[in-house]
Amino acid sequence: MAQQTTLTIPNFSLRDTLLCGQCFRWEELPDGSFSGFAGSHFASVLQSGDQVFITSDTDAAFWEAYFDCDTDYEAAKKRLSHYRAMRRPIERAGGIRLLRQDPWEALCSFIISQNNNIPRIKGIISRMCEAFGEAVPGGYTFPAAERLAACTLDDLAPLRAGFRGKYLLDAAQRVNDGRVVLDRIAASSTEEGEAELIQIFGVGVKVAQCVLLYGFHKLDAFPVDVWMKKVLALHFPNGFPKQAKKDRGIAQQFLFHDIRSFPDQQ
DNA sequence: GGCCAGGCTTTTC
DNA sequence: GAAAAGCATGGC
Repeated sequence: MAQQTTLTIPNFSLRDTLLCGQCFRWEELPDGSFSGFAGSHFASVLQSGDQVFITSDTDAAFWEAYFDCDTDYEAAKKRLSHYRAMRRPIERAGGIRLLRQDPWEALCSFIISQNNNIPRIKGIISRMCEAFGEAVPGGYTFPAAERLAACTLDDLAPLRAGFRGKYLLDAAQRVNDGRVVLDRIAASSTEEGEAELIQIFGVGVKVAQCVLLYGFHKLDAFPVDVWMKKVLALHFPNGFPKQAKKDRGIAQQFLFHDIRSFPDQQ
């Protein structure tokens, strides 16, 4: 049954939030609205000013959490603006919020992301949902670890995930048999979470940090990919300041989106 | 058509 | 140990 939810989110950019490379299951429609999945919930979402209008099968509490309405982004931006190199990214990408995504989906998504481009990442995830998820109105849910753990490498061939297929299987098997416990990582420090995640075949520090930031909402996680290496070399040659540790996940997302949006204005 | 992609593992120096 | 090669696939 369709439910209507309206959220008021100040200084928010739905478009930047959904297209900045933290999630891969939303599509922009010609009218500027978005349709896609948050976890197993299909939704249509439209922003108008500070208002966000959502049509879905779930309630406001879910969406307030998903769009991270309890985190004070203005305070974080104010702290980060202490650093000169953060000011323009805050101006240009400061409407992004760190979505509270499903940890298992984030793990798979960022395994798939390695040495890959965003359009193709979306394609692989889409095929994965269609092949192994559940059909629901609007599309397919993200497949459970249990479902993927029952697959062979040949079963994953239609996804065309390349060398990442074997990594997905190892992740699914470890989560399914309890060698990796996602609920435990949720209650752990970022450092402990990284140590647990990188045991998975094909998960290194960068993917682990993405999972911790996007799947576990650990705001001190700091994924460094090829783009962030450029940012750091250019603006933070001594590394990202330690004093800003608790905000560096948000900072990373602003910096990442800004260099990708304005590579010639860095 | 060639370069490169939100890297990681394996091999080689 | 550090650096380089190999990996699957396809977007641009």
